[in-house]
Amino acid sequence: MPRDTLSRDQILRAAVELLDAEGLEGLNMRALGQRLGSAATAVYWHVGSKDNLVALAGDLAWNEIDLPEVTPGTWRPAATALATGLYGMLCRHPWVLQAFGTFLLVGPGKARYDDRSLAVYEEAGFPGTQADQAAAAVFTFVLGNALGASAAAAVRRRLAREGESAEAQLKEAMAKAVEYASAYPRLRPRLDTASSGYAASPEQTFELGLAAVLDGLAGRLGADQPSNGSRTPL
Amino acid sequence: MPRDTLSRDQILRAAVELLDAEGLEGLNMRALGQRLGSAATAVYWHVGSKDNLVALAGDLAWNEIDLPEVTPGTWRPAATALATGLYGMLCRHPWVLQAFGTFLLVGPGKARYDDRSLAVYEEAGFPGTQADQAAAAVFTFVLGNALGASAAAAVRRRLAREGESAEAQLKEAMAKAVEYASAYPRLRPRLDTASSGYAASPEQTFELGLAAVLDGLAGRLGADQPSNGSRTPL
DNA sequence: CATAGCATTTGAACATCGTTCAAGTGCTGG
DNA sequence: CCAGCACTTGAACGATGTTCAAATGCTATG
Repeated sequence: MPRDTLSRDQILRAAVELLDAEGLEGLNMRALGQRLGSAATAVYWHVGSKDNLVALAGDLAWNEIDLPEVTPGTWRPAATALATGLYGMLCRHPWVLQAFGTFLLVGPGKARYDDRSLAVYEEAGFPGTQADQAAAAVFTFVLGNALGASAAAAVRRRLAREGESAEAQLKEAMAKAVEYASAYPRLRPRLDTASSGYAASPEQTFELGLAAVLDGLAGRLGADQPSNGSRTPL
Repeated sequence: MPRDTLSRDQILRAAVELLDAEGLEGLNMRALGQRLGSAATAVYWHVGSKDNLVALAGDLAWNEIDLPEVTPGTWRPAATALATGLYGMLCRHPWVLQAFGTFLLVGPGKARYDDRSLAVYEEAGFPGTQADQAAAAVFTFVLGNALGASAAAAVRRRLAREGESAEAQLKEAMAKAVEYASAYPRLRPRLDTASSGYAASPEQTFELGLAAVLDGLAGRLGADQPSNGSRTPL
């Protein structure tokens, strides 16, 4: 190991820092090289390509989530912990959402992301339900919710950072909404409330939504029932 | 209007075709120009920039969703219709997710997307609840779920298109999951089921999940109750 | 201790892509 | 018929991901 040699870990740490600070479009190989005090192209020897670099950085971020201990027979605490962990990670590293977007939850290339969580969920269990469907539903929806909530948080942060211009934009959008809503009398007071800034914090929204989703999943999946689940019509 | 002149609509249609066929990274100005039978740079006069082009294409896709008729007093059919519409649109145009990812649900720049749906939801109403929080929750979670489910569908389509190699990748990932799960005895049979291909269709999963989410939201938001909603602990 | 070999870095160079710009082209209204 | 404007064109620039041959310097072997 020569003296001034890059290491994969070093590169990944710098990449994550850059991604956290500048976002996905702020990461380019030359900037990364400069931050590392070496030529841009030196990075290639260690990570192969930018795509792979981002994938590895994504691994690092994902591994920040500490997977919950699973108590047999109860799935809700584990599901809550996992969703909360994902939510927190996505708030800390919004670029993960941007980079993996579609494939974060279900992508085959990065499927091992999923496998560990899937294992947790499977172990947490929805006893008596068809496992694949239950797992898919939990996975898609509980984690999808974390995703949506963290997106909301990211937008709010962006609003805060970009300051007035963005806020004005939002006001304008709200005004349009009010105009559109003129045909709906009951809607007005609600929009007035909403337009006086976001009232609920993203965390509140996240927790409320997660609780609601878990309520619903418990009702649908908790009991032993046929997989077509014809309990309540849509 | 000269004879062989581009129109904004024409450009947007071509862009959407290209995006549908090749994905977000398949769209570049020169390819678009070629498809239109004109120079790449001619497009700029009509749409200004690529970012704006994608935004406009996104508008087009979004407008494919026919917003539900709202029957006062019942919100569930409207919520279902909107989520289903969004789900369908995202399945037809997966690039929308890729392009707008974070900001699809809540972004201020494209907030007018949201406003129309928000109006529907607000009108659909969760009588007695704090409107902003309810609206935020519904918006984030119901639509977030559509997002998650359509992502799953997109991955499945990609698996189908890329054929064996991707399928092998998935098998491998599943094998890893099984190995990881060796410590969890109850998990094995479920993974076996899951690894024999995706058992449930994305549509089934989407419908099941949506129903569950709406169940949960109904329980949390339907009744007049304090907004801290201390009904069921997480 | 010297030297061969390998790991690692470097800078130049290329292709692609978004974008700009000055110069054209052709319709349209006076 | 002509001036002006809407629109198009091709060349060119800067940024970026990536490749490659050459250089550098450590390490292990004779």
